[in-house]
Amino acid sequence: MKISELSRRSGVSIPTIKYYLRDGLLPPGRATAANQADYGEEHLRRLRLVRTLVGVRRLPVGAVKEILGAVTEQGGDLHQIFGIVTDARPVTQQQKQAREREREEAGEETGGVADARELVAAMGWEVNPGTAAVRSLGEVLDALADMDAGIDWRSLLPYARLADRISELDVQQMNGVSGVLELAERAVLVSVLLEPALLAMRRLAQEDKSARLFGGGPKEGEGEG
Amino acid sequence: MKISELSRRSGVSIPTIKYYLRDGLLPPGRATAANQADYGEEHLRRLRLVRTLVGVRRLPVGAVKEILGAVTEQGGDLHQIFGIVTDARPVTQQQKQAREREREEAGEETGGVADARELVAAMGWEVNPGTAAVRSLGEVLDALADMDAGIDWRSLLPYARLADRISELDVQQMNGVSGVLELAERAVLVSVLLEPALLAMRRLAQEDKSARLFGGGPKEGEGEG
DNA sequence: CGCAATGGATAGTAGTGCGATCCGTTATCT
DNA sequence: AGATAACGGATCGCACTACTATCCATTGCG
Repeated sequence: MKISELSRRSGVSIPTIKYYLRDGLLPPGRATAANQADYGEEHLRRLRLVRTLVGVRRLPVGAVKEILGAVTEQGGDLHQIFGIVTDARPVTQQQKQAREREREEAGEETGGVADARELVAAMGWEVNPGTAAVRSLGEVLDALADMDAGIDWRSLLPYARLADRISELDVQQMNGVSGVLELAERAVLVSVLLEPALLAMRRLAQEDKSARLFGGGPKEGEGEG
Repeated sequence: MKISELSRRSGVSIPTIKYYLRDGLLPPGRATAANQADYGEEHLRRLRLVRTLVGVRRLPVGAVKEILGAVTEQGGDLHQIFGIVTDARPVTQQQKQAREREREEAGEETGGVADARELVAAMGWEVNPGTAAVRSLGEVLDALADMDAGIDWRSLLPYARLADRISELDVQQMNGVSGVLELAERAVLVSVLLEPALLAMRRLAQEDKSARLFGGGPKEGEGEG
């Protein structure tokens, strides 16, 4: 199919498709002439996946490119896929944090990261020590310490146990999927796309709980169920 | 204290502090003269909170402003605080999605949002129907449907149950905190700051689980424990 | 054979967080 | 009291991102 059809069937504008092609998010179509290329169903699937990752979750285009490269090349090693996908961090767009990142990567490890490793050890998780998630968790623990919140890594253990059960659900989602690329795509979807869903559901449950506990306010007397 | 001391004690550069003052993220100091202002400990706390929300979590400055305004003004109504805080969405920076948002707000409701409401009903959650989280969840369900992932709102129910338990932990974090502003700040921290922590722990657990299930690959023979 | 569509490249746009600089004023040190 | 440095405020500019618009020669298709 031509780019116009790809655009119509995907709902993505032609300039955006061109942009993705330029950046390597979409593999180039098979060139049938100097100014004609042929796109297949795989391009459509890939385009939908890109739109999902960039649009719903807000991964930077570069991260999406890495993920897709991993899916395409080493579609076999699911653990690799999971690792690359989960290591992707949301959009940053500041250079200052890049410097902080450099400082941390230069070996200077904050106390929060050490705490994060303790939590990982306490949970019995076997992970790559350099995983971005450890740094993320460390940042949060640092911030909590800075804020004198009285929340340390031990208080996160109940959360960690629930996170563990979530991850069990995650790997269950891989059941019944056959085909290497399909498995990889499913891994991407489960890891990446369910994040905002989880957060949204947590927020909804929070709203429910906080309404029951704190919401019996003076203004709106919604009879508590 | 003067702005320089505020900068030193917070680790935030003076131009950044000025920027926050401009945008209303920090209340202006008490002006002691035409070019002198006095900042107190509350400014320091507020500044740390801002840095946490903007830096660790990546809330747009406008959202942080709303949250802080809510914390300051209606510090009493915890449910209100939770609502405003959890309604804040991560940085968007595209106008196209703003248009999509408009379309949705114009009344045109996608199927995913309807599914999200079904999930909410199935969980027995009582929430404001206009909550942003419902739309977020709807977006994800739309995306899942678009991808033909075979994941519908029913398959998210186990996740929803875990989210519910997470929210129970969340409200437990409010115990032992006294003082209206302290409670509000705690609500912000718990709602906002634990999000990346949760996601990070989920990723770590995923990595652990995927290593056990799929990682016994040919390359690295880490004895499965 | 002609016109519109195609693919490719090069700018330009919007929005964000933040830094640099200028400017008039004022605290502070001597 | 006078020099000097810092202050607060405002404006401009930067870097980054995802995306759009425009121009170009080429070419398919009726």
